[in-house]
Formats: sequence, structure tokens, C-alpha cells
Amino acid sequence: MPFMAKPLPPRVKLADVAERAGVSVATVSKVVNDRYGVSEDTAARVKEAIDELGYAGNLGASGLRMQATNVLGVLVSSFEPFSAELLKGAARVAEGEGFEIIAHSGGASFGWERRSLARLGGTIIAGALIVTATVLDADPAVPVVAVDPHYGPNRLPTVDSDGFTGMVGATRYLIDRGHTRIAFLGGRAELDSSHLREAGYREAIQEAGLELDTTLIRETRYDPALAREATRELLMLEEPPTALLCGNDQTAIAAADLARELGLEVPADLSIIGFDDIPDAALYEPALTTVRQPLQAMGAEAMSMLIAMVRDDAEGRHVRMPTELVERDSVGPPRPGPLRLG
Amino acid sequence: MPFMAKPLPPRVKLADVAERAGVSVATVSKVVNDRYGVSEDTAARVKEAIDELGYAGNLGASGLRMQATNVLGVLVSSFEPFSAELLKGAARVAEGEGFEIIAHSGGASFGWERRSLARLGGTIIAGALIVTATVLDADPAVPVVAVDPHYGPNRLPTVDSDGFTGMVGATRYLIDRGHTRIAFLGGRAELDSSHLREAGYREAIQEAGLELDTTLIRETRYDPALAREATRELLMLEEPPTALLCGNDQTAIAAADLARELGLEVPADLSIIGFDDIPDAALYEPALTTVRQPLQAMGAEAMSMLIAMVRDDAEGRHVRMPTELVERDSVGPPRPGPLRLG
DNA sequence: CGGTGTTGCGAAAACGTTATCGAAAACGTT
DNA sequence: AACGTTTTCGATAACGTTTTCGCAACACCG
Repeated sequence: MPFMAKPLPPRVKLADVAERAGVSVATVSKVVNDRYGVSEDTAARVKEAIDELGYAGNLGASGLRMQATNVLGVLVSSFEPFSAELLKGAARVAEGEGFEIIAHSGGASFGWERRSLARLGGTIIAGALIVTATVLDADPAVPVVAVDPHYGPNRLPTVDSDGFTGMVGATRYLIDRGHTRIAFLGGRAELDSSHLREAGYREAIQEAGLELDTTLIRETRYDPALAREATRELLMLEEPPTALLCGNDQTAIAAADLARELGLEVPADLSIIGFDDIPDAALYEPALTTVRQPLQAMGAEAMSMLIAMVRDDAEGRHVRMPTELVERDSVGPPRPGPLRLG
Repeated sequence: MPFMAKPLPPRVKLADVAERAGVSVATVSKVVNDRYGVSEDTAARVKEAIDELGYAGNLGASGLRMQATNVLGVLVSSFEPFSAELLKGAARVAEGEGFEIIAHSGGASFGWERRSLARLGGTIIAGALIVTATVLDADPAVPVVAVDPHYGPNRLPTVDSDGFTGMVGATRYLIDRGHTRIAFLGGRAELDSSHLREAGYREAIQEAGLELDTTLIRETRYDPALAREATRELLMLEEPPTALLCGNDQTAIAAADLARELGLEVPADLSIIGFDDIPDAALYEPALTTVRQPLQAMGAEAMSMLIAMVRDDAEGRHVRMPTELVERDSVGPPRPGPLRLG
């Protein structure tokens, strides 16, 4: 049961401005909204009163009356760097188009996106970006665009990135350099993007005529700890891999850390490729070769689409952004001899 | 003039539930809010109807009527890693206390915090954390806690960190290792924290009986580009510094990058200490010695205070969180001979 | 049975805003 | 001066919610 704070001191409202300017609330409202039918004199007087009192309107009340707002919501599961980058891109577009955005981080409770959407939709926000793996079963009350959505059938307009092609490219890149035993540290099965990446890996392996060894495929849920564990197991194999493809940069860094703790050198003993190109990737030593996902551009694209839907009643689409292999220093030729763990 | 989106399709409201359950809206409202005066039978019937229709309430309307909500705002200037870390801590506390939070990123326009506060305050949010350098002149309509606030007189309850002691410690640390020419790359003059850090630097220098050479003090506004420029100038001095104290980690990394581009080694030729301990600091090569600022804890502390103010009418205080020197690899003894730029 | 509580429920009034619509005033035209 | 037209303005009804308050109905007690 949501807790309610105690009542608050009164704020300056339309009626206060009206009294000050010696007009009716209706007139003040017209001035505020630039409606036709107010003489210049009175408009000036009203504006003066607004400035003096610092009137700012009340989003709840006007949203209630108008059934429309200029605020858009961004529903994120938590404030990770990933979400922050998306938000940056989205905020830039929204601002340029005259919309405001509020980011809403749901609790751990299941189905919070649906509830938030219903609670805020219409009165407070005119539409939303959702950046979570949750499925929306019912049609939402307001336009919605999903970013990096869940795996499975999805009727929502969506923006994601082409993880399949990206991972195919990364895998080929390793194969071209002579690697034949390439392991894959997968992500979270409930995310569509995770499936795309694994599919790309499998495709490239088979296309090259290499054996697809499923003991080299591990699910690490984008979790650094699980990635360390998986990497340790892989390196202990009788025939360990010479290269590691990781579902995201954080697991790639975790894997590289572990490898170095075991006395291996990256890339001399083990080549590693990440995914995302988060800022840390470039800073890591050795700088991480990775598949860049244009996070800010994705946020911007999603926001543009949402605004079109909200404003012009446009159809939502499915936009898949291109990825790009960023070559840095974490990939080399496969080590010639067998692995020696120090 | 804010753009308004077109009207939206109708949502399921209290009246719909009432009709479905065969009762009045008043009764449904009582059930939703767990008020006294509804028989168990009807309450059950109403709850069933609520579930069937997926009713979720309308924040705008209830906030309007009640003049109170369980939502708290976090006003950030932009979604930087800095803000994201604070948000994480704040979100954790809010969630535990049964509050929701929305993050609002203001545009570039001046005074957006004030306007947002007025527009959202009371109806939508019951209080706010503001994470910007802006001064609030008038008393805000809702309780407000400032995090890392502007420089100058400040009547708002505040959470910041003890940059003074932190920087004193960092400076002494360098002095203890034999450094005598220590430069300071300052931050943004409008932020209180920036002044604290510089004051700490000056204090430690004078306390040690070293000469305070103001040519070694530069303002870089937390801007990597300016930091590079300042570092270049400092290294070109007749008697260049042997160590650099930086206002934050980002400028420290920029300075280190430049030094290495000039053929210097860190820390052999130049010792560097940052401030904040952002995730990148540990990843940088060499790993950055820095003064840690407990960002998540600061967010959590600020949120706790805000909730106490909102819920129990508590007084706001000024909480200054401790900082901590994190020793890594970017500090060494001063180079013995003169600097030779490659 | 008349009183006196107690309980369950709904009608209606707010909260601050905007849209509609009619009244009043100002103006232009004969 | 009489009339039509335009302009300016305000009273009022919503929007979806919560709260107050009154009205029934029922139980209990003499």
C-alpha cells in the first residue's frame, strides 16, 4: 500500500494570478496558453502578475483536464550506464522537440511497468520508452516504444541493434586471424538481443565449416561473477579456447581480469572481444576490441519515433541500428602451443 | 510554448470499476485506499473488478485531490555517470521506504529547476533532490534536499562530501612522498565542492611550509579539454610540477593521457591524483590513485533525509560525508632530474 | 416498540486546470 | 440613432480522484 506524505503548503495557482491581475481565471488560462481572445493590455497585465508571483502551472491539473501533456516517460529497470547512455540520446531529442522527459525506475516488483504506464499515462506522460525485458500483454494506454526488448513475439514498436550481424562480424574477425576454438559467453535469455548475438556466433562458426562445440557456449547473464566462473571452466578444458566472444563489455573485462590473474596474457594467450563499447572498453588495458552498439543513437531514434507517434499519430516501426566492430588491442593470433596456466 | 500532444484514448477509471462491481465510485475509492467503512463482501467484489479491468489509479487526479503523493523527484542537470551513481543510491532507499522516484532532466534553459519544482510539486511529487549548481532563491513549494550544491550561502538542507579533508589528505600524501611542486587542477567555481577541494590543497601546502605558487593552480571546470591544456602549460613551465592534483577523475585521466602523449611516464615523471573514484579510475592504466567520494551513499543519505522531511516534517540538516584516499598506481616519488619532454 | 448506536453505502463537493458559450462592450456601417 | 459585427471577457462545466456527511438499515437494550 503506497504511503502518502502529509499535505503540503499551498502553492500559487491560477486564481492567485487572476486576483492579482484583476481578471478571471479563464482569462489567465488563455494568456498562459496563448489562446485567442485577450486584449494586449490585459495580457500584459496578466503576464506581469505571473512573473511577480512566479506562477508555473500544475502538470497534474492541466494533464487531467486536457488529457494530454508534453511530458514523455522513460521506464528503466535501474540506472545503469547502459540506461544512462540511452537516456542521454533520448533527452537530447526530446528537448529539441519541445518535450520534457521524466525517467521512472520501477522497483523490484513484478509488472511495475504496466502499473506505471497506467498510473502516469494520459495525465502525466503522453507516451513512454520502456527499457526493460518485460512483456506488455495488454495494449498500453499511451504510445510506447520498446528499446532492447524481451525475447519472443513483440507487438510493440521497437528499437534495437543488429547484434546478429555484429556478432557474425566479430566471429569472422577471429576466424580470419586463425582462431578455431572460439568460446561464447552469452547474456540473458529473456532478452532478444542476447539471442541475436548467440545466433550470429553460431552462424559464423558453421559458415566457416568449424565444429560447433556447445561446451564452448556459456550463459553468463551479463554478470561479471558468472563470467569469471565460466572463463575459469573454459580455460581448464582439455582443449581450451584461444578466443572469447562476450555478450557485453562488462563480462569481457571480467573474463580478461580472470585470465590475467591466472597468469595469461591478453591477447597473446587469449583473444577477447566484447560487445557494446561502453566507455570503459577503451580504457581497459589492453584496450578492448568490441562490437559497438550506438546507445545514444538508439535512445535518440526511439525518442524520435515515440514523438512521431504521440504527435502525429504515426505508426510505430521496428528499427534495427547497425553495429560496428571497433578494433583495439585485445585480439591477436591464436597462441601456437598448448596453454600453460601460471 | 510547450507543445501538447493530441488527446489520448480513454483509460480505465474508477467509474468503470464501480459500474462493473455494482457500487459507487466512493466505495471503490475506499477499497483502493483501504479506508474503513466497506463490508468484506463488497470489498472482495470490488477488488475482483479492479483485477479484471486492470485498474491502476491516476497519479494526476489523486495528487490533485489529496495534495500529496508518494512520488519523489530527482532533478539532475543531465544523466552523467555522477548522477547515475547518486540515483542508484537514492532509488534503493526510496524503494525500501515505499516511495517511488522519478528523475527529471531539465533542459538547457535557465531556472528549469524552479519551474519543474513548481510544476510538479505538490500534485506529482512530494519532494525533490536537486543535483545541480543552481541557487533556489524563493522557498520551494515542497521539501528539497540539495546534493553537491552551488557555492555560496545556501539555506537548503544539503548532502555533500568532505572535499576539504579529502584534498588535504591527498596533498599530504604527495608531500610525504617528497613532492614539493604540486599543481592543482581545479573544478567549477560555482560549485561549493570545488572550493572545498582547492581550500584543502592550499591548507596542506601552507601547513607543510611549502611555497604556495598560484601559477600552479588552474581552473579546468571539470572539462577534459581544458585539463589537457592546463597540463601542457604546466609541463612547459621553467620549473614544472612533479605532481598533479585534479578536481575530479575525468580531468585526472585527461591530464595523464596528455602527459603520456608527451612521452612522460606516470608516475615516474609525473604523479597524479584524481577525485571521485568513478569506475574508470580503477581501470585506467596506471590505475588512478584518487580520493573516493561515496556517491551512492550520498544519494542514499540525501534520500533518507528527504523522506524524513516529507513524512515526518523533520528538519533538514547539512550532512557531510567522509572521503577516503584510494591508493593505486599513479603516484610515485618525484623524478630526480629535470623534465625532458619527448 | 421506541430509542440509541453501529454499520454500509452513495451523493456531492472539492483539488487546479481548460474549453465552451453567452453576455457585454466596442466598433463600423447605414 | 439603429443595427450588425467583432472583440473581450467571465461563469461554468468538465477531467478522475478522495473525503465528508447524511441516509438508510440493522442490531441492541430497556
